Amino acid sequence: MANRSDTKTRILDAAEKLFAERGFSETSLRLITSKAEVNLASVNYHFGSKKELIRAVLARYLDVFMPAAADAIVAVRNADANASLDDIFSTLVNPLLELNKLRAEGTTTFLQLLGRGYIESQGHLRWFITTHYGKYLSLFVKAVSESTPHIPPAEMFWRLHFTLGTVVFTMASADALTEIAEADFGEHNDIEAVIRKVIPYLSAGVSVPVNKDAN
Amino acid sequence: MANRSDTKTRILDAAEKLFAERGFSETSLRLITSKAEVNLASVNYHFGSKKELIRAVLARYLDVFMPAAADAIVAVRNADANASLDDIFSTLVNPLLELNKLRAEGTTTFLQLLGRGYIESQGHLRWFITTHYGKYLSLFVKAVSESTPHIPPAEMFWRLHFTLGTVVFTMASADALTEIAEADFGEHNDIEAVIRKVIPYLSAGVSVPVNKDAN
DNA sequence: GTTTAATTTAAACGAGTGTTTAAATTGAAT
DNA sequence: ATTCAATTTAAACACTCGTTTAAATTAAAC
Repeated sequence: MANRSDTKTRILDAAEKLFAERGFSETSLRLITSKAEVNLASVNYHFGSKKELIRAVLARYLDVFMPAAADAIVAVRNADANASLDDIFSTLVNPLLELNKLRAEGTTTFLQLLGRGYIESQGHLRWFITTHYGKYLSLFVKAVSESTPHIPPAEMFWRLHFTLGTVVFTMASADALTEIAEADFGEHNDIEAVIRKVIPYLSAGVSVPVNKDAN
Repeated sequence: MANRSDTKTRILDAAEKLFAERGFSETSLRLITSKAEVNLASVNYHFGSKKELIRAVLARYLDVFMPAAADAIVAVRNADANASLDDIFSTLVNPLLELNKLRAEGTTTFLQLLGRGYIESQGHLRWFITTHYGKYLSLFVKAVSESTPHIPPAEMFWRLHFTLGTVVFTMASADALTEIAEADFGEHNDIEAVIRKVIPYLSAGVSVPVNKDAN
């Protein structure tokens, strides 16, 4: 078995960066392989197809983040059975920032990939994520729901997707936004500062009482 | 001048439907012209290029929505100088729903197009919108800011982008989400129901008091 | 050192893209 | 009825795309 094979890693590294920046369908295999300095055909050799490469790129982050986030949430709820929604969201900050130790810009890249995955690729990535990481998602939804028992499940479904949208969109343009914020308001924010700004916003939105008249 | 020319309209009608459903780059001119039952080359003849067709599709909605929304906001603030944030957001509901009178599914289509426009097409649509409709956007930001004077401008900057993310992401995937919501919770939601769900979420998030410790 | 399997490579394939061309057609003005 | 510009049309152009092929190379196993 001849395997110097950082080839696979080189492909994944180049692909995740480009996918996060420009989206999946806007990124050609030729661009990936030229940035990775490997042969075009090696993508199909190592991953089978572009679709499977996309899944592999996402899996490399999800396999690290999902268990870490789940462990953190379990730990917080063991320590405090009445953990607030804000506590639950805040628990995710560390697992997210840990991704920066995995790879440079890991946190931003992961969140951008997640957003692209939900918007592009009509459903096949959504299916991949929910079937492979469903138990983690359920645990997260359960923790959020039990911290805000006054929100019915169907309403919570929508609010969690609003939340996903907020996070994903913000992170996708976080670089541009921090630049504007610095120029206009003299405020410097790194990725952690932005995450800590968004949490109270999300908590307030998710937990706001349902107005029966408004439906 | 020989001009039976519903051709232009047929193209716009077919294009906006397909763009909203599948995104801009995923929709080929051949698909548009076959649905519109016009010749492939007529797109380039009438619009010059695919990029200009995309802008024309968006402009047809923005030219109606933006002035109507601005008028509605001015009217509300004239009637009640202390209009709440919820009032401001709610003011946008009618102008949005009026788009359904313009064309069938007009509201959904417009919001999805807006979402696609901000996510896809690296910046060229964002530029088009802010330069052509900037004065309406400024009016809207001013109304929101003055309804929540306890939020400092720098914080408001971030929260409005969180809000944009929520709306854009939700609308881009609104069809998929309503399907899941119906399957999982037996809840049928049209676009108006989704809009009315998101407003309290946004209002709560934008107006939540700033926690000085958390920065 | 030879065999053998894994990997890399250059080249081509077939399908799809937006755009352009030049001829055909249309319909109003003269 | 003829002119003439606007429009429509079929065809081709000049790409880019993901994927496949078969030969060349590499490196481990015997």
